[in-house]
Amino acid sequence: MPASVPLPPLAYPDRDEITVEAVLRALADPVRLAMVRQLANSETEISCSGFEVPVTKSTLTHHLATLRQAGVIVGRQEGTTRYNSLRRNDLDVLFPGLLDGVLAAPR
Amino acid sequence: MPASVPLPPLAYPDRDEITVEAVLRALADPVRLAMVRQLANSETEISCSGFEVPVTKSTLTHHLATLRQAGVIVGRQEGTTRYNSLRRNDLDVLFPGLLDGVLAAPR
DNA sequence: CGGATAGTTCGATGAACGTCGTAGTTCGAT
DNA sequence: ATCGAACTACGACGTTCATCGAACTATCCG
Repeated sequence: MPASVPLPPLAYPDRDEITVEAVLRALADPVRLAMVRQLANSETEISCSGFEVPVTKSTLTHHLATLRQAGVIVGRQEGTTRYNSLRRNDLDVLFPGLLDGVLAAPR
Repeated sequence: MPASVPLPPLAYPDRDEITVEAVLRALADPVRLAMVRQLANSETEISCSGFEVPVTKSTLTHHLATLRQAGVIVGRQEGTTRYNSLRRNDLDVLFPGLLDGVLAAPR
């Protein structure tokens, strides 16, 4: 039996691996867009169960993975909880104005 | 036989009907993103057959319809040709920075 | 240890999407 | 009136995607 790993490390793309297309795809879903908005409007990080979205836990995990792989969010592990936050700086450097433009959307 | 209409009027959303989600969905496709980039980098408008994308004509029409319905482009009819251009001003007003951020993307 | 909590993984399913070919329409030119 | 060019509309096909429930792992607390 292999030595158990303290939870899968969870790979994040480097800044220069982030593509605008993946980011756009990630943002182009109502649930994920709501999650990004909640992250942007929150003073603190948000845990998986802290998002207010009308989907089950497994679906939520899927959306988090999509955002993570696209380079939109990062997660900080703490015990069984993973605290998520926006990669604001990386996104602003790569696509200046994109995130702010999306968040400024009236609808 | 019904009186022939000078080509279907082709409905475009008003500015206040444009949603950020539809715009993001429209931009989140490699072919459509290439089309938007070509429009942004072109001095002139681009006709349907003027786009350099690796798809057939019918697929191209489909992508143009998607961009049109999302409010990303407008078309000016002239004879059998429709000249397309970006709705830069509308998008900038609604989502300031979004389009520029996308176009600034290194990849 | 046992139980509770936080997330993940694994099919399965149904909807949406990109793609194409063909056929059809409008318009300009011959 | 006929032809070709520019584009649209329709139907089909395969893929991707969002969603769920159930089973599983990891961590923390009595």
